[in-house]
Parts: sequence; structure tokens; C-alpha cells
Amino acid sequence: MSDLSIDVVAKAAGVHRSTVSRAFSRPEAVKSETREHILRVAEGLGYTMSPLAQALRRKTSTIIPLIVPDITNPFFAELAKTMTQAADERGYQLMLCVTNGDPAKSDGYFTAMQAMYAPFGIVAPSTKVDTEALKRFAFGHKVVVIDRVEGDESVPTVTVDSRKGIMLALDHLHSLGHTSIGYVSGIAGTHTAQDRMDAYLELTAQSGSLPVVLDSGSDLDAGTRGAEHFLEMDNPPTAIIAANDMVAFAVISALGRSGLRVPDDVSVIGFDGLALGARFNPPLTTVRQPIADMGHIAIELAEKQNGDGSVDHIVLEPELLVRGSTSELRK
Amino acid sequence: MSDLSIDVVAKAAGVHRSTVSRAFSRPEAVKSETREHILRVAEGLGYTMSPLAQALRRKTSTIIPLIVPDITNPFFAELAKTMTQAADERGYQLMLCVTNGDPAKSDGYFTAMQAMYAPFGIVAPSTKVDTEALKRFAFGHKVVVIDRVEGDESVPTVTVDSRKGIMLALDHLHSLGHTSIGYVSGIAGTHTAQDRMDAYLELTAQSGSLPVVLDSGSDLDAGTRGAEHFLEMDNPPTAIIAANDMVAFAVISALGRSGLRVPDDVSVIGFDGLALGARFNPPLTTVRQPIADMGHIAIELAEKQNGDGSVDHIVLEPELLVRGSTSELRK
DNA sequence: AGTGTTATTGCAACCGATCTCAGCAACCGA
DNA sequence: TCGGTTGCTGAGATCGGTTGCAATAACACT
Repeated sequence: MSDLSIDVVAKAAGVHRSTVSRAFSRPEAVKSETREHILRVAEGLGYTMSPLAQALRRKTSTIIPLIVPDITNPFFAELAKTMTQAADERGYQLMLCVTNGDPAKSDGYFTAMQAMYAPFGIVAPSTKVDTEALKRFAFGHKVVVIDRVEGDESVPTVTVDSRKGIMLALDHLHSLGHTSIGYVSGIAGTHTAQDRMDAYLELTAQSGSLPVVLDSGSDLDAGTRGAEHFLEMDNPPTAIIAANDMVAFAVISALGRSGLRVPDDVSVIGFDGLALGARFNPPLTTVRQPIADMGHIAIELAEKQNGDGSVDHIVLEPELLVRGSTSELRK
Repeated sequence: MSDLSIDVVAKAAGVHRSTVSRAFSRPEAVKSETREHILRVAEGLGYTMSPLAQALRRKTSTIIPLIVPDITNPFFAELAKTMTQAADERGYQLMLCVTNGDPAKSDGYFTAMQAMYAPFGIVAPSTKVDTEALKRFAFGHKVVVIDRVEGDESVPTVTVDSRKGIMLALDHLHSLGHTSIGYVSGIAGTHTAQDRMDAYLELTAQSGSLPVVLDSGSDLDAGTRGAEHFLEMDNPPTAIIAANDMVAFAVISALGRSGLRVPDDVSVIGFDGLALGARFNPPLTTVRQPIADMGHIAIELAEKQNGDGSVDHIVLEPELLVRGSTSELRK
């Protein structure tokens, strides 16, 4: 269990270490009997290759960084969860990098990962990704971004159709009789947040109603402020779309503290589909993003780009998840 | 930016590569002028050492695995957050390992980390930790567990005083006039969960009241079932202690769905002090664990054990966090 | 001046793989 | 029978550092 290197196995199997190496990493280059014999011997010894030595020589490791602004945010947590799984399945190990939104930190992570010969990285941004900055790094060309990227087609991305999602929310609310629908922006800075907001503005205008942006702040307190704003209005909307579930939670909480009940007094719908939402009070109606798919797809895109160099931009479909925070408009 | 190895720096500085190596990793062994010169040259070239090569030779890397059952659980997410920070500060990188409670998986992670020469690991368990199993691995003796460990003093641990926490909750509730206080167990299986439950049982008995365990299940639905049980009772308690915040959320949510309001109809107090609780509806009163401290301390303990071999068992003090889910008993 | 220490630095083996190149045997067709 | 392939394996350099040991320089002391 202590020091079994490739040489030990080689000796035990009576072959040269290069043959052992091939038996593992390029099976077709070794006579099948030899290979099986080697594998058997290795198995018996309980030998596995040193990923470190491999990485050093190959200049490619199996460590892949997942860069998120805040793992405490359940959206990123769910993402991290499915990504660790997806990574595992493919023999990678996820390295969690939490930036707290500090670009300097993510730079630091990039350098570190580059030094570790990470084959690629995944970035879930809190601010717009600066692709120019990315390219300063060796694997800048091998990064998948979980957000839309402006004016640079060379970075693979995976996102959810924001417009479709907002449309789903709006339609749902309309079908319940709501016509005056407010909006609280999410953690702004990302294209995704921007897109959702734009979609809201555009679709509301299209339906002939007046858009009511309760808050467009960029931090976690947007929800709280949005609710405050709502409470001060003379003629508040009867429903609120929150740009993401966390904001929706904050809105409902703040409303609740002022004695307003959801959905009886106001309907609130979120955007994310966090598992947590099912245990909120009330259970949150929301637009679900297929987070699990996003994780898997991000890794696939990265591998694909790594392989044939192709760059894809995947846009997934959101779906409506009706739970308990929206209800028929009561006059 | 491409291939700067230690030799490049050595040449540029006009010294042997071993001197460069020392300049970085054993400064006192190099004449200070030489060292500064080398460092300056390296700096100018933008050189940093390859952690891979270092790890390979030293048989010690800076990668440390954080093994958690579920990163989606905000408790573990908060833990992960503070730990990445603590790790960063000390020059380590956290590798996130999500087991989903599957022991086979955590075994897999251990082998992987062992192969990566991780200097130690941190385990935040969902089930009781099998220290015997741990010791099968090379760094089995270098693991810090964030839970109490039964009958094995050789593993450093960091925990929060469960009894004290439950006492805080009970006292708070008593001071509000509640005498009939129910309990919903948390994600059982850990010693921590067990300890909290035992403390509840013992302290309740001591105060002369009847313990009412609404649910002692081990999964995330304990809260929901606890609430159901509560609703079926002829003479339900007036307050509920939930073994952790997530369970408290579920309890409140389930109660809410049946038309019961917190804290007006029932008071509910959690245990964890998640940031999320502040945005719950209503904001959750809870017993706060110093999660940030736990993360830092876990790493300190690990380093300490790694250094002088000493094994500590740190028990931290919880504190009461009064928010909005508990209120005076109204007759 | 001669000898013993101590501080610095160079040398070269080593960590555990990968990979190019060369060697050798078997096989193929003319 | 012989040159030309093809298939498989061994040698040895290499990836980017670390480290024990030897060599040299510098300094202290009798």
C-alpha cells in the first residue's frame, strides 16, 4: 500500500515500465495477452496510476475548476452538485472556487488551475465575463460559461431561455387574472439577469400593461428593497415576478413582516426552481431551470471543445413549476 | 508565458536550479542577496512553481478534500464557503467531494485524494463516521471530522455544544411562556443529531415537562412529517424545536399549508443559524452555530495534527438568534 | 599560518509516469 | 531468399521540481 509505482508493477509482471504504461493508457498498443496479464498483476497489487505524475508528464490533469461567486447561493450549490456528479462520471474531480464576486480572486484561481494543468474550467458568473481577461490564461480558450457572453462567439455557453421563462411566468399570472405585474431584478451584472429584465420589459409592454420595476439592484437585498418599494406604492401591482428564487424568498419574507400574505394578498413567482422552494412558506411557484442538465452539458461542451475545438451555445428550455405562491386574483 | 520551468529561472538568474528551489521553499538556506535576486528575476518572468511537480517529489500536495454529503444543504454550503476561504488563506485548494451519503463514494474520494497526496482531509458527515474505515487510507490518521466521533480519540473533531444549544432554545421558549415544546429531529445518523435529541429529552424531563418527539426520521422530510404529526394531535405543543434550520423550514412550510401561522399559532425555533433563515417567512429564530469558525478551526486542527501530531477536540459555543418565528404564548 | 566550523551553492539522483525512437520478430509478396 | 511492412516491447530522455551529499568559500580561533 505504500510505494507501488509503475516500476514495481513492471517488475512483478516481467515487462518494462513503458509497457505497463501502455497497458493502461493506450491499450491498443499492447498485445492483448500481455495487457491482460499486466492488468491482472496490477489489480492484484492494488495499483493505480498516480494522477500527479500523469498530469506532470502529459501536461493535462483531471482537475477542473468550477468558479462560482457564492456557493451559499442555492443556485450555485445545485449547480455544483450536479457538476461534481457529471465530473465524477467522466473521471474528473471538481475543484470548488468561490470568488465572492472578486475578479482578482478568480484570476488567482485561474493561475492556480493553469499551474495544475486543468484541461478546462467552468465559470458561473456573478458579473459579466470578461473574455479578454480569460484569454490571458492558458486555458482561456477552454472555458465554458454558464451565462450568455457578449460579442464573443469563441466561448461555449449554456443558458436558459430567459425570454421564454419570463413569458411562462407572465402567462401563468395572466391566466390567474393578474394584469398589474411588478418585477424585482435579480443579482444583476450577468447577462442572464439583464435578459430576464429586458424580457419582462418587452413582454409587458407588448401586452399593453405598464412595467413596474420594483428594484433593479444587484445584491441579495434587492428582494427586501423591492418589497419596501411595493409597500410604499399607492397602487401596487397584484403580482410580482422575482428574477430568481432567492429574491422571491426575500420579497415574500419582507412582505410577510409587514403583514402581507402570499399568495392571498400578492402573488409572487420566482425563477430558478430551487429544491428549497418546495419547503418555503408558502411553497414557491417558479420558473424552473434545468440545473442538472446545465451541469452535465457544461462539461460536455468543455470536453467537446477540448476535443475537436468546436464551440457551442446551448440554450435550454425553462418550465413552469406551479406551487403555492401564486393564486387567482381576488377582487 | 509558455514553458517557464525552474531551469529557465535558474539560467536567467545565473544560478543552479537547486538554488532557485531553495530560494522559494527554504529561504533560510540561501544567502539573502541571492534569494532576493532570484525572486526578483522570477517575478520579472512571471514564474511560479508547479504545484504538481512539487507534490510529486515531496509526496505532499496542497489539495485538501472537503467531503460533504450534500452541498445543496445550506449548512454544508456555508461550511464549504468558509473552508475555501480558510484554505485559500493558507495556500491550500479545496476539492469539493459530494457523497450523497454513499459510503462507497467517500471511499472513492479518499483513494483519489490519497493518490493526489492530499496532506489531510475534512469530513462533514451525514452518518456516523467509521473511523476504522478511515484508517484504511494513508491519511486516515489525518482527517478532521465535523461531528463528534464515538470511542476513538485519535481523530480531531470540531463540534458545537449541542446540549447548550438545546438549552438556549428551551430557555428562550420558556421565557416566552411555552411549556409544551415539541421536537423534530434532524438529519439523523450523526452524533450531532443524536446529541441534540438526547439533550432535548433530558432537559425537557428535567424541567418536568413531557417530551414530544414529533418525528425522528433521518431524511429531509422529517420536517414535513413532523408537522403532519403535529396537526393530528389532540393537544399539540405550543412550540417546536427543529433539530436544524432546514427541518424548521419544512415544518413551517407544512404548517403553513394547513393554515397554521408561525409564530401566531405555533412558535418554531431552528438550529444552525443559516443566513437563509433571515429571509424566511417568517425570519427564523434559531440557535446559531459559528460555522465560519468551524471551518477555520477544522483546517487549523488538521494542520496541527499534521505538524506535531496532536489531536484536539474543539467544542464551540452556540448562541441564540432571535428573529421572527417565535413569540409570546398567547392563551 | 594552520585547522576547524559554518554558510552557500552545485551536482545528480529521484518522484512516477509518458513518449519518441529503435530493435526485433513475424509476416507478405515477388 | 530478400527487402518492406507491421506489431510489439525495451531504452532512455523528459516533465518540473526536491534533497542528500560534496565542494568551496568565508570566518573564527589558537
